[in-house]
Amino acid sequence: MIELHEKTYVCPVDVTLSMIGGKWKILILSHLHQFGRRGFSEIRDNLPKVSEKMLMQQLNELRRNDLIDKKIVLLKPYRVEYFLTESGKSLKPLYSFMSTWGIDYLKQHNIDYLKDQQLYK
Amino acid sequence: MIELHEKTYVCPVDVTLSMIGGKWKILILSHLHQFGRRGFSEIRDNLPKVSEKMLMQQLNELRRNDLIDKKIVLLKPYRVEYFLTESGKSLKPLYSFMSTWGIDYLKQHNIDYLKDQQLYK
DNA sequence: TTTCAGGCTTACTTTTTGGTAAGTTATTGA
DNA sequence: TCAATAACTTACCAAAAAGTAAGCCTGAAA
Repeated sequence: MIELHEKTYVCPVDVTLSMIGGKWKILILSHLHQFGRRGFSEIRDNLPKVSEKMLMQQLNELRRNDLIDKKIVLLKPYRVEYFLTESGKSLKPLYSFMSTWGIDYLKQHNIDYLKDQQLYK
Repeated sequence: MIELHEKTYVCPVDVTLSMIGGKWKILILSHLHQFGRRGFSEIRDNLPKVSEKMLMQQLNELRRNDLIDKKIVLLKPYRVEYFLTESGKSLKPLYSFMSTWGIDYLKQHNIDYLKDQQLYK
């Protein structure tokens, strides 16, 4: 077993999973990977199945794990931008691979992804 | 949105996640990736945090998604082997990447993974 | 002949997760 | 002045996930 931050992990994969496991995390990361800096509501509107509460929660956890960060771009009115940190960027191969794999899977099930490719707002 | 099997997905990554999301799935897959064909109790003993019930559940879901399969190697006494299907093998880059990333993360936190590398039984 | 291992299944309970919906502060646009 | 938007926060509740523990069948080992 691997000991880290008072928890135990079975293997390195388990360590990685502890950062990006949990609903929505990978989706949020790969969204930021695709679209760069985004405000809260931009992310929300493009992940229409996530509630605001959930999204906030996941964003905060990702920040705690240093995979994303936010900058306050305007104080009044309060406006922010979320973006990938260096650590978050180091996971890019993962986002790319999972996207490609998903597209292949869709192809094999005769769904043409390109025709649907868009943002969801 | 992408429609598939009566569900909707936000993007291809979401499609991929629907197959391998959920606790333990990636861990099980990457275990089979590393060690090849394994009996039920071999997997169980090497993922000591998973209960038998959970493990069975996840194995069945992975089989339904055609990422793993099992062969009955002996009827009496009943012995089986679980292993990656072609589809499961096509995710190998993911297992490798997540393992490497985890090892790097540990290195950055001054934990030498090699000294712990072993099976957990 | 009792015990143990392998490969499960089931019932029951607890914990965790997640949804709904409302509220907050501030600003811009109608 | 009223409504809407951005970025959150909070409370409350339902549903889903997961843990515990026991049990089943078969055969081999002690």
